[in-house]
Amino acid sequence: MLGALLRIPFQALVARIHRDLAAAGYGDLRPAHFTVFQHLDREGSRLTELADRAQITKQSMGYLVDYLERRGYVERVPDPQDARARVVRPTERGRDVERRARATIREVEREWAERLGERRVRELHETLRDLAAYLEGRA
Amino acid sequence: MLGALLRIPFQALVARIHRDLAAAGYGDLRPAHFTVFQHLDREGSRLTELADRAQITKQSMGYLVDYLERRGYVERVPDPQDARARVVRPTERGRDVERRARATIREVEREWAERLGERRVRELHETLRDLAAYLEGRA
DNA sequence: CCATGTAGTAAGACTATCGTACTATCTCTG
DNA sequence: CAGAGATAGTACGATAGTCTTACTACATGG
Repeated sequence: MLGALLRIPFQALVARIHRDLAAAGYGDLRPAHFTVFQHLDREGSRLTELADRAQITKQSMGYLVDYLERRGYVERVPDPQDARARVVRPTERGRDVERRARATIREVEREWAERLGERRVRELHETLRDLAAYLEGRA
Repeated sequence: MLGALLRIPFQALVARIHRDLAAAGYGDLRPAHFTVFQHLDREGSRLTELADRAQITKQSMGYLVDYLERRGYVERVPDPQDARARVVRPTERGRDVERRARATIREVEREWAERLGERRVRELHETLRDLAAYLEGRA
């Protein structure tokens, strides 16, 4: 059941962010776009870099970024370092989305802490962080 | 980052099950099919029941079950209780998949325990179980 | 025995993803 | 400094998995 146990809170959190963003007028953002924001540096990132981090193909990332660009969440600017590349960077609208998503995560953590206690949520965090570090290291 | 922290081990586990099943000759099973097996009772379950448990539409579940049936992982037998319904139940081939998936999960838990210690993995389990119970309760 | 509810299928659409293949540009090496 | 090979990104076509709407067949309770 471990798979389900990890999936349930993950999906609950994603659904909650989705709901809160929709309520804030960002109903055109779908969960797949969250992974773009998640890997997007504030100063901007290259498409290939985003694709690598998210572990999807450049084409898939391109598809998601195209959508976000059309809707004004990100913009593509030429990379002065490399004429082949462009830098994808969040607009103010995109940065607002990031702020709101972070706020929702904090709120959810508070709710979970209310239910499970501060200590257990902190330990969950730490264990997941160590686990992620281990898993990333061997990927 | 909580979203990512939950996603990383979940996806790692799914990828591992996928890899082990492929190595055992079940390369035609994709992650989406795992959710079918996950909710499938040994004696069989109705399609509608599976869809409800997996929180997807009957049509989507039907699509996944069609595939598994064509490949011989599950069979549909008439439900003696209700002539409208049929019961989806794993074949021997399907039960072998379930056994192997469970074995992989146990193996992964052992590896994590080696890295993090028995205690922390046990606590992770308990916390996730409580969290899942809480989240299911309010869904 | 009829009205309404439920099990499952059908048809069509859409999102997110992939593989293969291409162009433009960069970088390294002889 | 020229060409070879690597890299950034795009194009095209395919597919999986999901949805909505609408339907058929059967069940059940008054």
